[in-house]
Amino acid sequence: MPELPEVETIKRGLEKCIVGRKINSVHILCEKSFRGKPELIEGQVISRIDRRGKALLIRLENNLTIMVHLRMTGQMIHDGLERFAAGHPDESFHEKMPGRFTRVYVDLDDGTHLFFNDMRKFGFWSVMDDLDLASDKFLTKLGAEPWDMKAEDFWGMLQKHSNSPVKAAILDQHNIAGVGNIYADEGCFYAGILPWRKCGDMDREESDKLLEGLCKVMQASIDSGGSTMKDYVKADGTRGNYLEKFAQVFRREGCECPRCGSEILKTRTAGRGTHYCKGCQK
DNA sequence: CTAGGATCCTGTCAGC
DNA sequence: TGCTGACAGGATCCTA
Repeated sequence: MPELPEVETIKRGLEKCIVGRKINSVHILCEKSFRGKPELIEGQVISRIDRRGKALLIRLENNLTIMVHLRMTGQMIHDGLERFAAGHPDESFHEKMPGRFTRVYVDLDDGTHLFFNDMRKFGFWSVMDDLDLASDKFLTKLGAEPWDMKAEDFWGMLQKHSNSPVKAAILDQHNIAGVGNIYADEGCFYAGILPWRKCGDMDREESDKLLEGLCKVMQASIDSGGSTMKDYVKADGTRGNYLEKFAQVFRREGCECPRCGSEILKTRTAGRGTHYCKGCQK
């Protein structure tokens, strides 16, 4: 779920409500969801929040970092005056906390709480010091942030993976950071490229357009507020899926392509559900 | 080294 | 209604 724009949305939201707060106590409801020693973060003040790819980095004043991976179904929820909830968008955003999918939560010194919900238990919190961070396999091998990546390097990456489908290459976090299934499909649509094209069959112009597309769709998602719970109510008063705001192809199989009017289809590429327009992606 | 598939876990939905 | 299998916005580990 949470891909780069959703994690960035969480970062920005939490900056407003938990930076400067002290962690009074830690509650671990699922052992698998928490790595490291919880007592090391109790009594510590949250100094800042960073993000690398899909990883959220909560920095503490004792120089420790809580690295959060939301994986498929993770959510971060803060129960301040206004509830802030972001991550995997489902109805549990609105449930009473801690809820049936709450795996970890902390009590803060202003009486509020930060909850980590994760239905499928793939995500986790990890307490790390500088040495842990410097040797972490995920962080050290992570590719560049999309907008920091040079077109030349993106092109080189495609050459290196000439035998892979384009979608597999951009989903691989070693190659470029933060792209997940939604933005892979949306980026390919933007560039007019079929997701299963071999990287080696692409020309330089297509490569540049794809990188531009990934940057643009992710930036647009961040600008629209990612997946916060309170920002989107449709005209008829019902709550809309935040994807409806900007997705052109993702989960729109059977709909008309907004660009050429052809039908949006769904298939499978790189082991993932893949959405594309049969008319204007080549 | 690359590429592809199984795997972790739980819930939902379609089809019988 | 109850069962079964497929699938789900991720990343790692194993194999060829």
